[in-house]
Amino acid sequence: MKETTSGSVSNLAAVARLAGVSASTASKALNARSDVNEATRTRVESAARDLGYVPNALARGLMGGSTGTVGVITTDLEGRFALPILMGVEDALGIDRVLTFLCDARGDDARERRLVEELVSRRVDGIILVGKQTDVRPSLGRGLPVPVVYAYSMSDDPADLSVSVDNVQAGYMAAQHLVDSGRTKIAHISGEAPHSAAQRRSQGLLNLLSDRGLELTGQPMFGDWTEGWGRAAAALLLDSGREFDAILCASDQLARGVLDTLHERGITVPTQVAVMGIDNWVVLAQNSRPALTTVDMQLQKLGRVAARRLQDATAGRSSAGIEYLPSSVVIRDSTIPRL
Amino acid sequence: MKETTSGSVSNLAAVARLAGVSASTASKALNARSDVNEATRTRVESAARDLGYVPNALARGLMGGSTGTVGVITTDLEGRFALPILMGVEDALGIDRVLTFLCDARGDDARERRLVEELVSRRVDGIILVGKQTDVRPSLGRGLPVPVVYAYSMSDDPADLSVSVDNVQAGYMAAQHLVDSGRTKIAHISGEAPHSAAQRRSQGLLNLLSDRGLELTGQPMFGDWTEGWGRAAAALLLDSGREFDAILCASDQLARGVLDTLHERGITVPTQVAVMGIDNWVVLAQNSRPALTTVDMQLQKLGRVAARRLQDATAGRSSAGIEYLPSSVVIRDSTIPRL
DNA sequence: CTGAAAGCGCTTACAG
DNA sequence: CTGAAAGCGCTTACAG
Repeated sequence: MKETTSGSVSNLAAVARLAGVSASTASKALNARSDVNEATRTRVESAARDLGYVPNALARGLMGGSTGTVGVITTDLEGRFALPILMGVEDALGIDRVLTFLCDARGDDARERRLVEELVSRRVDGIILVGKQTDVRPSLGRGLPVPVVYAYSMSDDPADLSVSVDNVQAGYMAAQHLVDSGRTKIAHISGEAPHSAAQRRSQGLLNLLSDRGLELTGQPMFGDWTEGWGRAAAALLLDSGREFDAILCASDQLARGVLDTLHERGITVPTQVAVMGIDNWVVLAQNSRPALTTVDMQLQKLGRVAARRLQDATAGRSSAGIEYLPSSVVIRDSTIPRL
Repeated sequence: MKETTSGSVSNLAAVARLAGVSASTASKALNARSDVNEATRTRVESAARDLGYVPNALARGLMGGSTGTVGVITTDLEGRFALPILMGVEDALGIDRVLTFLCDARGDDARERRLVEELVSRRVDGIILVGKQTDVRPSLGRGLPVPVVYAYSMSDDPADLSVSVDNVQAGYMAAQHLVDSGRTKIAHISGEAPHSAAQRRSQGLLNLLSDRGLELTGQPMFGDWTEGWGRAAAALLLDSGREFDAILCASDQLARGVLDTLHERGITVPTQVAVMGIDNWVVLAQNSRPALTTVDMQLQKLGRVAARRLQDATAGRSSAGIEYLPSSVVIRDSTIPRL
């Protein structure tokens, strides 16, 4: 009896009829609003149950107020950044109250604009824009009828609110871990130089070294974000004859490649050389040999914070500017010898 | 002038007023319905533009008919299966007409039920349930007021429609590729034995071998779905002293581990031993040394088909049972020597 | 070709 | 404590 028999769902009027009350009373009873006789409430509730009544959220949303939906637009569903962020968003919103429209703009600006319009037409309570890189992106503009929060990528309009990760701090903390565990001759292999993630992670490393009165071994080696470049760069580094006792890689993929080359050349990690990544891409970091010490960028937390900022904005407490979230070091076996 | 000045969005009434027509006429003009004077239409359209009018999809949805939304419930956002499927769904639905609610049940049945109810309350046109394994799962039941399609996992109720991948065929085709390229002594390393993916992929391999009058080298080696087991299993295999000229791995992760061990033992791939994976997890398969030949499970296509079946059901052309999609071999360098 | 009216399913003052 | 009425923003017969 708890299930609708078939194709369609009953409405409040039917519930009210079965309970022998008016629609208004049924509504109040079901929503625990104002004073309703206890017996009446019970009668309405059981009528609702018997009919398998599920309130129509469209009608509710039409009245104004919240619709209990938010839109997440991503440029990069394929990438591995969007997903943890999305999970964080769901965490914060509480899945049983707010549902998330996930839309992939696929890097197409026109499509992005259409998606925004589609979301507005469905009267979402807000939009979270998840970029694929930690770079600045064009603002969606100020005229939008719903609050927008930029996550990962940052808006170029300081009047917008962006939440992103702190790549400088990530590089800094990584280097700190290496230096604190006794390394002094650190080499650095990175990804594509134009990416702000590459630049800022390097910057963090250099900052720490300078704070400790140390110097980078050689120059930062920029290439692309692949295992292949990690392998090649490590080989170049070894062939340069420079001495080093640690390599900080700007990503876990790079670190995997580096580990391969070191292994092949018979260099022991971490005893002879410590290797560290950034990203904490678990499937890569955990399964490498040795398991990779890395920096977790806290993307799920980023998603949670972005969602909370959206709720703040909806509640009228809106802020602006860029909020950077701290990352944290995850120590595995590639930097510190096991006892 | 094209943007709303601020917080809210104007409605049809405002557009009609500005254009000097009635709401009904404005509606018809905007929706290209029935006969509307060309001049009137133009006037309404430009009024809409000037006001930054975006139709309220909630009001539209209230009228009955489609709401232009579907729900995708996944058990496994973290895993790498849900994402390509989701992209396929978006492909098929055409993002500018239909928006997708993405919900992660996080493996919790109660949460899944609540999500279904939330989706029904928003009057989605249909629900796609994406499981995390290619195993049978409990049906959501028959009483639902919207069509449901099961993707990847299959419903235990034959009255439901499920779309999944053909693991037997995947194993068969993988083995076929190996045998056709001259291998005759094939060993097999797999994941968790209870998973139907492990069982069925093995079955496909055995079917092909039997068709060709060949026998498996040793027994299938089941373990877990990790690089670590791939490395260990390869070592066990080598230490067994059995002769083999190919290893079919039931996943790309396993294959990565196998490649590591072979490399370490100085065995050349593919010259001495061919290694093949299944999944075509590109970031792993493409960056291994040598690049990994594997089987693409066509998950994005699976998403497209699931979405189309949902549309069929909405249109009254519903089907039932399990539909298996074929996979296809992706040849890279780990099975065939480069010229 | 255009518009007044009714209605989709709900909620919210407002009377009683 | 309960109900009749109005209204959210649209669309769709139905008159004109």
